[in-house]
Amino acid sequence: MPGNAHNIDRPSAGAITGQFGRNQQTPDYLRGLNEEQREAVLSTDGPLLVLAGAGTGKTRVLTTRIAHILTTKRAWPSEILSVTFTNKAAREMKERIGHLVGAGVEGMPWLGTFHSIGARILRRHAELVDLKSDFTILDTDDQIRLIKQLLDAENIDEKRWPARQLAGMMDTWKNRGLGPEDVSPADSGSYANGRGARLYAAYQNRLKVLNAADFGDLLLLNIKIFKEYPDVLAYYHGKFKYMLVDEYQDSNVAQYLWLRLLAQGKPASQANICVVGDDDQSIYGWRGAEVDNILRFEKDFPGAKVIKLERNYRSTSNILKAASTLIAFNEGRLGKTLQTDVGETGEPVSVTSVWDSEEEARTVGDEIENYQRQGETLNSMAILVRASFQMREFEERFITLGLNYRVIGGPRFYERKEIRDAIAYLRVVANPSDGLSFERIVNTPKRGLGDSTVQMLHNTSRSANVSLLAATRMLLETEELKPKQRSTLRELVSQFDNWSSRLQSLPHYELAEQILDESGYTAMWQADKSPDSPGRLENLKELVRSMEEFETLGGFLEHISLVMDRDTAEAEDAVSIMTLHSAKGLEFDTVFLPGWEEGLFPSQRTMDESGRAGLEEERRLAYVGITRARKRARLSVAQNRRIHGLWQSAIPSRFLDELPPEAVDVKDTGSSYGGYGYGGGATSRFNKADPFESVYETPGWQRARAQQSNRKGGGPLTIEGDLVARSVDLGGDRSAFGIGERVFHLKFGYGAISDIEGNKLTIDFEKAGRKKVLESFIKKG
DNA sequence: TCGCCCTATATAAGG
DNA sequence: TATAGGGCGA
Repeated sequence: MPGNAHNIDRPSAGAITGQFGRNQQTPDYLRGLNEEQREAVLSTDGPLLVLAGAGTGKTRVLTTRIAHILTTKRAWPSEILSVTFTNKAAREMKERIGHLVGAGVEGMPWLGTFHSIGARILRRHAELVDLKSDFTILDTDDQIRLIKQLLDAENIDEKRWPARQLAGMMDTWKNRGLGPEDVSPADSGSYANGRGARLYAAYQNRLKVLNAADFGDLLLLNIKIFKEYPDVLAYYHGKFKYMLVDEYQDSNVAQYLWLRLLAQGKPASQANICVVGDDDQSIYGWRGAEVDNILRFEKDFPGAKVIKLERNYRSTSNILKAASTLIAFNEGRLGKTLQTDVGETGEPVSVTSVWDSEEEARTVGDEIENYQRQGETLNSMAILVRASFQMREFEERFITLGLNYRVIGGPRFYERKEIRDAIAYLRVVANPSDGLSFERIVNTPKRGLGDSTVQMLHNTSRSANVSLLAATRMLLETEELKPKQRSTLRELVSQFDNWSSRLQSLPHYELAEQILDESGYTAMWQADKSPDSPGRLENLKELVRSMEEFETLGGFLEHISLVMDRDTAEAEDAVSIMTLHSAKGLEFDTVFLPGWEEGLFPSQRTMDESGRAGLEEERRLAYVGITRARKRARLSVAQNRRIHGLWQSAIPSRFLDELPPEAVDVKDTGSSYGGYGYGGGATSRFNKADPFESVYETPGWQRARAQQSNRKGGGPLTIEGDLVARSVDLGGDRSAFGIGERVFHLKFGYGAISDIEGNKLTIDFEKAGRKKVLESFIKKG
């Protein structure tokens, strides 16, 4: 990395380097940092905001700063609170700090995610909020099941008011730091006629009874404790001498409140809090993140030092220019200008217009093979998509080509059905009062215990106010259960007793294996003939294997609910396919960015829901995408795309019009029938006096507008085909067309209708083959 | 209670 | 198009 230790004796740096003494050597860990990075590392005391643009060495600054604090003995490892959002980031930091300070300093017990640290604090003080320190952490699945029970008890039609929706609302409230008492019926008016708030309260009560907390509670209950028990808060004030926060732009209100409370040990102007982030990379607004947190840091902590890292060590100047020009269309930025330190203009950013998403996948595949032939590794290339449904076409193409790829993201290891089932067994063994887990597996594998039996267990559990397992024991003593169910349950209960007793004598991973065998769970998948069952069995083995790394069953269960994420084996050379969101923080030589079409990117749904703010977040996402590239960014637009099986025509994304023409190379694969291809709209904006105004007059934008107004009139559609399809269906099933009729389609040309479902027509086109399209795209031939 | 068939639905995703 | 979940019949 450039930026050698050239400035150590310069007067400007003298003040901060003075602490090492005139003749002392600069510590190793400071070598190779540029001036701003070094200042960020050395400004240990007082509030500090580090605005770190993409590729400017953010993680390096954070880890070096910690190393510096440790080496200069300003604090012990246990006195530094350092929070990240993801386990991956936390792991990476631990590793890098280890490298910097050597193995001498063990631990950093308070380096972790918001949630793992929150859980740690909550376990210590659980009794203050009516929990026991061994409370279980509910995952999304448990949460939904619990809500369904509540809805059932309240006689709310789950069809009309889906449990997911309420879960989403409660998540939003918790992200904003609102407990049930802070939510008014008016806030929840959109759910079950304003009963949302009451359900929220009922949900929280159930959690207490179950001795459980969900992810939101981990922070919310911390805040509650800090507010109500000043002595507890004071303890942490004394404990944490330094606080560091990574990706601050992603923090939500609850996290913000949590941090503020912890920072209150000193006057705001002297708090040793350092936050690092990039407002231009805030892409999680839909998850509750408040960009505002970072924008207002200087107000929260008066006198805060602000350091901008603007030297980019990643991308060529063409790539940076494209990204910077694009992001400049956003308002309300703190404003940074990235300067390349790579020193190369590099290839222009390419924009390719293709006929449809199939051609897009073909083109990308070809290009990848070309680069591969030139000696580049597949590991150095990635495809970043806006929505996961875009991935499939690439996967299919790559399978045909025999091109190695890996999908990053997707369902995570512990979210798999088989893993959750196995964990449910283990949870009941570790904690027999865990009713949700017990319910999950009473009839898995199938034991002939259906809804009515489970219902009976629930009733007894509720009326006797005991756990589900205890209720089961009670029922076994009565005549209420049918003989068959009774003997099955008796068998199951005695199995659990048996397993629990073995917990003392056996290593927990051996016990786990026995549980899976004896319960018949393994056998269930062995008997299963579906193609993914071998994989599931493999996952179960992996689970047992991973248990060996833990001392106790309890330790393992804590880990699995908070930490376990999917292993991304990087041994093999493979192209990465992932969403733009999961690409944040990564970099590749070559980045393919397909699907730059209005409605898909920027996403229509985001714009509908969040308007201008939504559009700006989409633009930041585009910025994140482009800045992942070191050498090449290759964007593409498809003129036609299949969404949920229906072909729809699309217009180029307005973001393409916002790229600087001098850094962009526009290509057309020539397979368009003219008219709609992306024809270098990037030039038009530069004829206008004010680029910020005129962006909405670019061809892409105008086409989008035209499309939108047409929609109401029943004209051509962009993405809402399904909606319209339904309303037309209501008018009867008759179509203006008949089977066998010759028709014309603006894109696909002439063809004959082979099937009609409502207003969806299947047509065999003479040139384009068989497609399913909406009737409104078709004219009589 | 099980299992099949039909239909409703479809971003992004961290802990 | 693909899948998941609910309803209903055996």
